[in-house]
Parts: sequence; structure tokens; C-alpha cells
Amino acid sequence: MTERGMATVSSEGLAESAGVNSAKVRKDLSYLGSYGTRGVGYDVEYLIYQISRELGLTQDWNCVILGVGNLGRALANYRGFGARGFRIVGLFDTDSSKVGEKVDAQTIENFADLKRAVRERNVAIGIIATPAASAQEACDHLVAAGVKSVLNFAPAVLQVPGDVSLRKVDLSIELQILSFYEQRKTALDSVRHGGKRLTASASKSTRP
Amino acid sequence: MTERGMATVSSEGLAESAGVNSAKVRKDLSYLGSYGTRGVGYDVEYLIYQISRELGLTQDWNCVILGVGNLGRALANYRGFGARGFRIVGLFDTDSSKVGEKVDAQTIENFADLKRAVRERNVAIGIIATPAASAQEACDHLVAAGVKSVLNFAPAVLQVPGDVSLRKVDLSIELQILSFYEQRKTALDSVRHGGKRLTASASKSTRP
DNA sequence: CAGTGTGAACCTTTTCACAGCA
DNA sequence: TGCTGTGAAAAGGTTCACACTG
Repeated sequence: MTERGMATVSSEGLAESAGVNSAKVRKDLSYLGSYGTRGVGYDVEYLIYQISRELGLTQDWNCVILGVGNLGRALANYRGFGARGFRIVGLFDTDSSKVGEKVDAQTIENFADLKRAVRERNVAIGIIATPAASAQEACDHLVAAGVKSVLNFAPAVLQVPGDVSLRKVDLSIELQILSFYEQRKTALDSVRHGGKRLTASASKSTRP
Repeated sequence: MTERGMATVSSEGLAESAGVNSAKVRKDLSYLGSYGTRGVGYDVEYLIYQISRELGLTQDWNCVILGVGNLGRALANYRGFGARGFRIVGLFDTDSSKVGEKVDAQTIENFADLKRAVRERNVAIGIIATPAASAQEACDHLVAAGVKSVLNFAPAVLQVPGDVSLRKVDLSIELQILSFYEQRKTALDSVRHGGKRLTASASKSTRP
């Protein structure tokens, strides 16, 4: 909306963009405070600022990437990170043939240098982009280096101490959701055309 | 659990792994049918099969990737896809210097050949891994080729006709969640050490 | 008068608690 | 005896509807 030069937006406008109802938008925003103007709506810039502040997006966060294969490189180049205040301040790999190589103005470093880098560059978040087999090892290095937030892209379940936050991105989950609806579409078609019935649970969910 | 050779698992065991409570596991699984054995638990293999079937994961889905930069390559190589029955049957790029190049036993093709490929290879899902600026163009190509499910990795909001399912993966959302908790940890520390108070909404959410 | 902010009503999800079965 | 499957109760989330205000 900023890009389109809109100065204000109503809860109805936000609701339509988000695919929800306007009462929910108003109720949700009311938890942040009273940032709307009755009869007018919400000031777009101000609302962005307030939401960003509440979510902690007004400050920058330094991140390192472990594992510089295709995924690591893709993440290092991903424009979306910088835009949200996530700075990639280090790339690490165990493969000594990669160490020293430049990726996007950044030099690939050895795992051995991780601890010092975390301390000196004030790293808050570690991103694991290694193959599944070495993900736990990479994670252990991060924990040993004192990183308290870990984001795992490897298709592996990791163990961390209780004081470390761990999240996992499974790139295939969204594909599974799409295929679930695709399957349901086909199943519904076969109902319409006289095929077999759907089970109750399969026909329960809504919204593609 | 299969990998660890466990033949059966209780709702309590599943609950612990998933970080939820056992009643929820039982209630949820009960919607699929009665697949547990009282006094014993659930047969691991059988439960996997039943869940897979319900989610449509017992059949394979053919996918194409549009945009063969780092992200496209990473997705093409991602082991997690094949394991869940998603087969990458085509890689497409507009950059003619890339066309013909081999990536993981697959040859990069031109956008112009997309329509035929979709028809001949029975493609169900299109994956967009282009830069943000060309994502809409790629998406239009997919729609024109008759693809009804689109997964967008580009940091751009896309428009599709009503009969096409569109989902978006924002790689930075998980980072935002981590930084939100990181921020909250710091804020809580400063409360403990006599700093300023948290707002009600910031202290409401739970679980790292 | 257009559109927010919010109690109250309504609906959904989660949890409890226990009968009933292998 | 141990654990599922499930009504009933509790908690949580969404929507309605309208008083209120810039």
C-alpha cells in the first residue's frame, strides 16, 4: 500500500487484502493500541511502524549461514532477508575446498572460526543449510558458540538445550498443502461425475 | 520412529514428540478413523500409511521449477521433495545462456517449451523461484500452460485466476519469529533486572 | 457520516475425565 | 492393566452490532 501511495487504509481494505473479515483486523490491531482514526482508517506508514516495533523488526539482527551449498547460497542472496533487517554476517562450511571462496561479497569461513565470529560480530541467529546428515553437527557448533536462536532448513530433526530456540523450515510442506487441495479437487470432481464419496474429514476443511 | 525400529507408539509418545498434549493427538487421529489399539497404542507403519493416504501423499505429483538461480537449484536438489512424492520433471529459465545446461540429471529448458512440457509430462504443480521482478511473468506462463497449483518462493505478491491455487513461502517469516522471541527474551531480562515494563500484548504469547 | 474500538454472542478448538476394550 | 476413543466442560478465537468520535 505504501508502494501504491496509499496514505490511509480502512480495516475493510486490510481485511480484503488479507482474506479475513474486518472485525478481526480491528480487534487484532486494537491489541497493539489505538492507532486508527474513526471515520478515516489507519495511517499506512504509522501502522507499519507500530507493527514492526511490536514484532521487533525495527532492529537489525546478525545471522550466520552454516553450509554453503545451493540452499546456503540461495539464502545468502535472498533479497527478502535484508529487507526485513536480517544481515548475513558470515558463511561457514566444513568443506575446505570452499573455504576462502567469495559469495556475494562474503568470504566462506571454516567452522573452527565460528565461535570467534559469533562473539565479534554479535551474531543472534544461526541458519543451518547443510545436508541432513551434518545438520546436528552444525547445530552443535552454533550452540557451543553461544547462539541462542537456530533456524534449520535441513530435512532433519535436531536436538538443542532448553535455552535455545529452534525452528525448522520444511520446504515441502507447502507442496503437500497444494497437493492436498489438488487431490480434493479431483475427488470432488469424481463425486460430481458420479464417482465414489469423500470421507467426512476430507470434505471438512475449507479455503484453497 | 520407523527409523528407530519402533513398531507401535502411544498418543503420549506422539504428543511428546510433537510438543502437544495426548488428548489432542487422540482426538485428531480419531477423525481419520479408529486406527489405534486400546492398551497398546498405534501401529507406526499403519498410521503413517493412513495419514499419508488422507493427505494425498500416496500418489506422486509432477512439478516444474521456473527460475534456475541458486534457489531453483537448491529446490531441484532438495532431498525432502522426492521423499514426499514430489518429482521435479522440468527446469525452466528465460536466460538463454542457461538453457541446455544440466542440473541434477535435468536439462534447463526455455519458457516457450513450458506449455508442451506441462501437457506431456502431466505437471500438477509449478514452483516459482525467479527473482521478485519476474515472478508474475513466470506465474502467468504457468497459468497459461494450464497448471492449477502454484507455489511461489519469490518475495512478491502474485495474481492468479480463481480456479488456481496459489501459496507463498516467505523464507524470512521463521527468522522473524525467532527474532521476536529473541527480543522478548531480552525484554524479559531487562524486566528482571529492573528495566522497563513489557506491554500486555508482548507478554501474552507463549512457547519459543 | 464513515469507520474505529469493543462488549457480548457465537462458534471452534482444546482439555478433562472416564467408559470400554485388547 | 494400559491406553484408546469420545462425550462434556473449559478455554480460546471470531463475528456481530453498535456506541462513539474525528
